[in-house]
Amino acid sequence: MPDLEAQIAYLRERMSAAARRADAEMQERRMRRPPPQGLSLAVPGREVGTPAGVHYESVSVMEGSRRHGNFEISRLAALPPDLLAGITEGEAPAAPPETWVFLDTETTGLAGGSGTCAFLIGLGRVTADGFEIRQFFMRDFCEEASQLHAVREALAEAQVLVTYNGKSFDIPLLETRYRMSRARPPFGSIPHLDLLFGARRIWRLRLDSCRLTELETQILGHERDDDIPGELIPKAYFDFVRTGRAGKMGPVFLHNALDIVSLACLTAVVASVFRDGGRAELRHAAEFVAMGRWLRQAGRLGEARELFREAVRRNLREDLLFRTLWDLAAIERKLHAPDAAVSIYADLASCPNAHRRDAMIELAKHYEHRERNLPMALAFTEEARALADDADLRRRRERLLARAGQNGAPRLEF
DNA sequence: GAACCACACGATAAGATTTT
DNA sequence: AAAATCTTATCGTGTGGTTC
Repeated sequence: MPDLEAQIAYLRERMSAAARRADAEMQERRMRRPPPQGLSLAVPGREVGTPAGVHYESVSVMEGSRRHGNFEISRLAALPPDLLAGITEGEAPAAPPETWVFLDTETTGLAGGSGTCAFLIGLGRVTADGFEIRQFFMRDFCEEASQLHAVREALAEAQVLVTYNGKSFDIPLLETRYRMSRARPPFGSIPHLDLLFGARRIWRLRLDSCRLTELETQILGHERDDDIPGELIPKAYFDFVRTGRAGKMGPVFLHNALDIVSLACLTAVVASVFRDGGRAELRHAAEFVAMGRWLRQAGRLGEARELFREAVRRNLREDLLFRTLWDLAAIERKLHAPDAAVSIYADLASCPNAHRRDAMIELAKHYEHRERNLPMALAFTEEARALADDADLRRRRERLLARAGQNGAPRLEF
């Protein structure tokens, strides 16, 4: 294959030609770009240069005395260093809040793959006297390399990275952006907490949706005015790049900043709930149920029982109440409190609800095997059959009748 | 010893949800 | 529209105990 070297040389030449063409295109773009009009008026900030070019950065600070909804910003700096230690992916060391970085991006779309890029990357940081947001913006696609470079530098000291759905959206997207500009993604070694899943565990049953903006209003009590909806953001950016008019970028930066502040405040809330198993932080009955289910699933049955009982004590909406009583009974049994379970089954069997029939069956088992009271077992079996008969129940009835007959007990007919 | 019952545990699959 | 979880339900399978 004498041509191999020639082929390699040919490919090399083609590749570098392509790279030259891409660079030239970038250069030309830079020249052709309409000068951004009023960007620094719409978004206070400045042009920043890096070894990879230039981009635009904006820094804003929230004083510790400010509130975000009902959340005091100064609480952030007071959070314990080990707050996130147990709940990140990739063992986070105990690290003070000042070393956590909250990340959120605004992108040119929702589609994954390589066609989407993050034109705005916002990083939030807890400071001694408040909360600081740094936003890295590409005024045009030719500024991406510089923007990514600056973000890498800003992440250098981060001990924990916090996002909302970042595990499946922001981080993979940024990773491909770094690779596209022939750079290594800076996330590899940073322990990552995706708050979405913890938030869902807590509020799934209380709220219809666990989107970040929903938690912001429902949990933090913050109302946004003039917020730009997420789905309009890609178009706003394309318009800016095409026309250079910065009018719509102000709301986009604000949207990004608010997402980051909310993310930070919610991190404090979610992590605190998990820290004490939910007892001190929770208020709503549905939250107790959700946390109880999680504790049960994690094998912490004693705590799960405690939260289920608390949920039932509070005003639990009906669709959750009966299901929770049913689950609570199962836990009582596992924790060797069969009497508590039976009393719950009796309640469930005495009023119309989704578990009424199953509760009757549990009572039938109880009376057959524990109390050895065959007439009672038979009675509950028949009650259950009256609600809905099936082969299992008929077999149960036959067995009970046979045993009752064999024992010489008075034969019962139904 | 055979048949049955109740229960615990683990694997697995399906479905739902979030991000711009 | 793409990808990554998390929940929940649903199966087997093994165990221990009881009844005939």
